[in-house]
Amino acid sequence: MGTTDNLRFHGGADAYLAACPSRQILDVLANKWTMLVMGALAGGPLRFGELRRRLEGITQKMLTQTLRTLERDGLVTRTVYPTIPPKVQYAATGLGENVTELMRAIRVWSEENINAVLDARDVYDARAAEEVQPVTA
Amino acid sequence: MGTTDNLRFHGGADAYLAACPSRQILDVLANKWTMLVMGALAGGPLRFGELRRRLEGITQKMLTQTLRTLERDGLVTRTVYPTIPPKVQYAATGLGENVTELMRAIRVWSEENINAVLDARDVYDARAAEEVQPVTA
DNA sequence: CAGCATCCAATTAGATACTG
DNA sequence: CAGTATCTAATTGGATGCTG
Repeated sequence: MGTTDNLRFHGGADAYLAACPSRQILDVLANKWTMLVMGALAGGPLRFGELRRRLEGITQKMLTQTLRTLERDGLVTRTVYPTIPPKVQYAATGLGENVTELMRAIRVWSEENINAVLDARDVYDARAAEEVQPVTA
Repeated sequence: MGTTDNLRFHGGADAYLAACPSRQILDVLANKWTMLVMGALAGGPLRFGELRRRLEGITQKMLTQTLRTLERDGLVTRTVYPTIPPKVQYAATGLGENVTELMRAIRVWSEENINAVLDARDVYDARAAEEVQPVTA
């Protein structure tokens, strides 16, 4: 009856089920920093410091944390060059490259449609302000 | 010299810049519940309760919060039918439909590649366990 | 340079009770 | 049914100091 050594799915993964492991990586991928890190690595390997400068606003802690998670999940490789000072290079794995393109698409969409979103917000917020019975009501 | 009434971008949005508004929607999109909600709405409009049942594990509070954000950003419409009991239907807007497809791709990738990710984790965790000097060292 | 460890502030998320 | 309001628990994230 084959191996039952560990829990694996074979065509039946469904992220809509709370217990399905696929929701775990979805949660890793569905993250602002993951999107930006993988997007940055789409252009080739980068060092830690290069990534930090590229992702404006990220703290060292968050970058380390994000990279560790991605490394653990097999989306990124971490190569340490035992030089002084140390040099550490991060690169997308084959597995990571696939999803990198998908994330790039979302980032590009964000950049291209930001104005439409901002406009929608203005409309929504103006409506919300009205509801709070204007003094002239 | 034209209008300068509010801050809008014209081809220069860059999510890698901390202050760029495009990072704000990226943050909205790069969210587990956003991915699942928009994915569910890809099949057509759904009521609040239908969504809640579809997204196993989401609380009423999180669903409300997610839907409000998406509505404000123009990705989802909210239609209230003044019946008793009330019926509220959510649907993706034209703007939302575009990005829905992109998010669906990420969810499908998660479902298709979950095994590879789980395998990578096993390898990583086994390595990490070794580092903690095994008693036989 | 590329981290780790720690402490603390802030945000997020869950549970619960109530309403038109 | 589809929420709102509130309280609390848990997680996240930032700042700082130190290290190979």
